[in-house]
Formats: sequence, C-alpha cells, structure tokens
Amino acid sequence: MPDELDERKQRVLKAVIDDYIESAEPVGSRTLARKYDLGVSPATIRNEMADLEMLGYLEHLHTSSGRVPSSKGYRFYVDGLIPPKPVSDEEKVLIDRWYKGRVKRIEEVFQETARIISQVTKNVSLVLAPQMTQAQFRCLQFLPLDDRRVITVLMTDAGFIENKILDMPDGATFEDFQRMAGVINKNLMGHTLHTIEHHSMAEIKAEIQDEQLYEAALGIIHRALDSSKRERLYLGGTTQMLAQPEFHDVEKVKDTLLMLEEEELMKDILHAHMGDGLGVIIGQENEDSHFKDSSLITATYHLDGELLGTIAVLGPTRMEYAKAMSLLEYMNTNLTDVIKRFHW
Amino acid sequence: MPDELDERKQRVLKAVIDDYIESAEPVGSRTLARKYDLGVSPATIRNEMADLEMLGYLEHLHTSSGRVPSSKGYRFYVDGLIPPKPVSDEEKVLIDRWYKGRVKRIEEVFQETARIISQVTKNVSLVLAPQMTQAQFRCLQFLPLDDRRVITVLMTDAGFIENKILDMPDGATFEDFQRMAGVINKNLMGHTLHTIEHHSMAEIKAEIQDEQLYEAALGIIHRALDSSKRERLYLGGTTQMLAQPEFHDVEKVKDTLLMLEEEELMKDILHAHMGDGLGVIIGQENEDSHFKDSSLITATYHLDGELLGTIAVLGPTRMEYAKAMSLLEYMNTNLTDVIKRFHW
DNA sequence: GTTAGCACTCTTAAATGGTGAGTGCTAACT
DNA sequence: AGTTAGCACTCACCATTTAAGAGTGCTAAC
Repeated sequence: MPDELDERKQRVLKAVIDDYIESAEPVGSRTLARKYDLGVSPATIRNEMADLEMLGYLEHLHTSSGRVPSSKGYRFYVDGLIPPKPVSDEEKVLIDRWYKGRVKRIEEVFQETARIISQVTKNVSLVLAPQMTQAQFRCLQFLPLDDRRVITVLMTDAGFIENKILDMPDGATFEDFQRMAGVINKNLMGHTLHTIEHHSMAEIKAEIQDEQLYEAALGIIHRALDSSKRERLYLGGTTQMLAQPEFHDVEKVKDTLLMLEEEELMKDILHAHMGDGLGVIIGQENEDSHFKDSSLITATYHLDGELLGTIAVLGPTRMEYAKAMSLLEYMNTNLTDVIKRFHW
Repeated sequence: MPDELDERKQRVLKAVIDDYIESAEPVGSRTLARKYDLGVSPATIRNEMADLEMLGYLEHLHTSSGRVPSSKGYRFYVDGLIPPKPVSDEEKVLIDRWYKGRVKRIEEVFQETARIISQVTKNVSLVLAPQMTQAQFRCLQFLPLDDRRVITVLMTDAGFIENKILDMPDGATFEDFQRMAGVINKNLMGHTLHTIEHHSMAEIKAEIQDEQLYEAALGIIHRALDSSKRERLYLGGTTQMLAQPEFHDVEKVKDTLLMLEEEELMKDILHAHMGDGLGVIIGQENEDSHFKDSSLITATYHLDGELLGTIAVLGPTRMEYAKAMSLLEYMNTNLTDVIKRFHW
C-alpha cells in the first residue's frame, strides 16, 4: 500500500499531530482550518479526517470530540512527515559550554548528558554508558584496609577508576598481595579489559608460583573486571517529566518510576534497539504494558565503527519527536567527541 | 502553663492523632468513642475536643467535619504522648542481614541506609555522610592520562577513594608528578585529612625544591582533599513517597522533588538540626514554605563523641513519628557500627 | 470535489438536591 | 459538677440535572 495517503491527507495528518503534540488536546476540524493553512474548509477536513480514521491513522475517543493520532499515525509521522526542528542556537551554546568545560570524570560526562537531555526535552532521559571492554588496563593497586581486607583499585586509561574491598584468603599477607600486584601489572599493562578476560594467565601463574595465591589473583582480576565491565545506566529528568500533562495522575508517575527503577529491564530494552541509529518505538508498538502510552527514542553512539552505547528519551507518545531526535543526534556527536578525548 | 492538659484531655489528643496518622482523615467524636477505649460518650469527647481546639492543639477545617491536629498538637504528641513503636523483628532481621553482609564500599553503606529508611517508613529519607576530615590519608597516586593530564587518586583508610583529572602545568612532566607523589606520600601518610589542611608544607617544599612544582603540589593536595571533605547527601524513597495520600497532587510532588534537588539547601537544613540527638521539626514550625505541611525527623550519629552526620526522614506532618524515630535510632547504631568497622 | 447547514453526540462546568458525618448547644441525668 | 442524650444545624460529598460548546456525520447545494 504505497502512497496510501495523497498529499493533502498527509498535510492534514501532519497538522493534526503537530497540533496534538503542542496542545495535548484532541483536535477538531475547525481548529485545524483556523490554525493551519490547508486551503480548504472544515467540512473538507472532516472528510479527510474520517478517511484517515478509516485507514487507522487517527482515533476517536467518542463520536465528536476531535481526533487523536494512533500509533500508526505517529509512525507515519516520524517516518516521513516530521518537520526538521534543529537544536536551537541558545541550546547549542549551553550544551557546548558544558562539554567544553573543564575535564570531568567520565561518569560525570554521562550523568550530565542525561541531565541536559531531560532539561531540553522535559522528559526522562536514559544514557547507557559503554562497557569498558575496550578500555586499557592501566594498573591494579592494593591498599591494606585492616588485617583481613584489602582495597583493590583498578584504573583504566579512560580515567575510569573502580574500587572494591576484598577479603584476604587465610594465610595470605599484604606483602603477598603487593607482590601479586607487581606481577599482574607487569603482565596486563596495556591490554584491553576484553582481551584480559580471555588472556592466558600462564605467565602470571608461572611468576606467582603459589597455587593458592594464583587462584586468589585470578579471582581478584575477575572481580575487579567484573564491575568495570558492567554497563551503567544514567537517568535524568524524573522530576521534569511531571511537567507533562499526561503525568498529572500520580498513579502513572508511580508506574513509570517503578519501571525506571528496574535497571536491568531498562538496559534490556535499550539493548533491543541498539544499532538502529536513531530508533523510535511508539506506544503500543511496544509490548510492554508499562509503556503503552509512552514512546521511546533511542540513538546509538559509535566510535570507530564500534557500538558503544545508547542515549534515549522516554516520554508520552505525544512527544516532540522532531526536537528529541535532533537533540539526540546532537548529543551523540558531542558525546562521541568527549569519549574520543578520553581515548576510550 | 504546665499541665495545661489533664490526663483525659491528653488521652483524647493522643487518640485523635493516632487515628489521624492512620487514616489521614479528619476524626470525629463518634469514631473516637468507638475505636478507642476512652470510657466516655461521644458528647463528652466533643466537649474535650472543643477545649483542645480552644487551646490550640486541634484544628477545624469548617464547622463540622472532624478535627485535625495542629502543629502544637503534634509537638505535644511527640514530646510526651508518643507510643513506643519499636522496629519490628522482621524489619530488624532484614536490616541486620544487610548490614552484616559482605563489606561494601562506604558510599554504598550510606546509599543503602537511605534506601532502607525510605522502604520502612514509606517516606523520603536523607543521609548526610560525614566529612572525611578524620579519615587518614593513605596515599596519593598519579596516573598519566595523556600528555596534558594526569589522573589523581586519593585514598583514605576508610576505604574511600576519590579521583580527579588534573591538567599538568606547562613544562611539567609526568616524572615530576611521580616524584611529587613520593614526597607527598612520605610526608602526609597517616595524617588525618583535617590536619593535612593545616599542616605545614615546609618539608614538602624543601624536598620538592622547585617553586612551580611546589605550587602545583599544593593545588593538587587541596583539590584532591576538596571533594573528599565535602559532605555527601544521599536520598532515598522519592518513589515511595508517592504512596502517601498527601502526595496525590502532582504539584506537591513537584515542589518537594525540586526542593530535594537543592542539595546545598537540604544540607543546610540538616546542619541546622545537628547535634540535637533525635530532633523533630513539625510543619509550620519550619519557616521554609516548601515544608509547611511536612515534618522532618533528624538523628545525629556520633563516634567517640564526635559528630559525624545526620540521617533523617521527611514526610507529611501526619507521619508515623514513633516508628520513624525508633527506626532512625536503630539505624544510627547500625551505621555507627559499620563506620567503626571502617575505622573512620 | 468542495462547502454550507444542521441535527446529533458527547464533554464539561455549573446548579441542584439529598445524604451522612460531625458539631454545638441545651436539658436531663447521676 | 460532670456526663450524656437529643436535636438542630453545617458542611462536604455524591449523583443528577441542565445548559453550553465543541465536534462530528450527513445531506444537499454550489
């Protein structure tokens, strides 16, 4: 069914959606004729809208009381009709100023990216930070905490620092750990975390010469790597979203917040749409009932062809798609630049 | 005006508040007579309530429609009438299990403490983590990030690790930094962060022997200390609070969330009530208009007589004071224990 | 193919009335 | 004197009514 919609129908559909996005109210033929320059009378528009409804692009709450876009309508809109709405210059200035500012820890970069996105879109933002597998191992340090425990600090070249507290195995002394650190550092320096995981530990084993200590070293490496490998999800704008009229009902707010707290679930959802470049999932297209009247816009960021992570905006289906999409694209390039500066 | 209230008036007042806390509805004489064993008829209770209202302990929305406690009423309640409501055994088990679990990073301890408090009280919790001034300096490490920047890592004996990215001054090489680290570590090892701040840097200066590098070292020490010294505020339960009927209005939710986001403001408020042991600030007693129908319960925790920080519950004036208070006390001892284990 | 006109539908807000919970007062009771 | 029953009165709350307004769908005329 190509060109199911003639040009005028498309114009009407676009006008309906534009207006609904702006007003959050069902839109009628009169308003449309008045506000948009369609060149036809309300009656004609009514006919067109009736057709659009028949075809599934619009919906009717009740007979009378204007139309509301359906998922199919939104889909058609974002796929073809969307008016370009680039990030405004003031916004760019604000964003650039922040990104050009003093160098921050990489975590702050992600957190702040989330904050900016939510600030601009007035919706919830999600930033999935990349796995650290490509980061280069820089060094592992041990520090005695007390007689039973040591602090393990893992550092990578990306400025990412991860620390853990570990129990020392019975009989081991801190000196053993010191020695171990030397061996480990010598052998792993410069490798990426990814290769380390599959790295032959033979040399380390040979150097340590103590079966039990070797086992401990292995465990430590893996546990230290473990949390660095895990992707992190940064959220922003859970307060901003209350400004949206669809969240005037506290129950919805609660549902959404509870869902967002399910970190693993959210990560899975973002993963499912990774690699699509700019992806839009609209309302009921999503099986997940929690999202049934929300849309999710995702954008994947890369570096040297490698997938790094995803940034996303979650909001009501009635969302400023154009703005959110261009913002995500803009943030994407910024984020990629910063990450490059951190030579990930 | 001591003993302004005879024993029966007190019983009535307590019954009114208990019931209101439970039901969130204005309470009338009939209900009171039925549910509480006051031994008198509704009519008598009405008279007593009229007296209590005259004295300012209760309030009337309109003629008819039951009474609601005033700030003064709550104040009298928490100061004298509060029924002991110890933390339940199941709750204790849950809490203990967590605290006894594997050793975590100190940050996690605070974050989790906040989570537990909000979970149990269904209100917002605040945990003000102590300044690190009493922590002992363990070591400062530098790691090259690129040719212009180094990563600075500060570690203390409390398992607290802080890292920053610093620009290298022109002309300095990473080797200079390495040497500097050696000097700094040798001189500061074992000192508390507090003494370091006022520590004579003469020895360090003497050893470094290079004016410019010395200045840089000073700056680094202070900047590294800077963020470790800052108190941190952990929040919990911003989702839980939606369960309270007083937050059925989204506007209130928004106000409260925005206020909570003002980290410095919240810290100031907590500071203002530090050292009171268990403190309760009720509704309008608080000048801050944002809080006018909220209460804040704070508890300060100490170690060896030194003030460390504050944990608090923020909720509607209609709050389970008894429970919140005993929970805070319980968490206090737990938190102190854990901190002791970290030999702060 | 487009438009004006009109009957019809449905939402929203304001007005109405009845019900129930609660009070305050008075008079009777202990 | 303190306590209680009784009763008139006040509101808040709910359901119903009413009127207005927005919007549609259809028909007939342009």
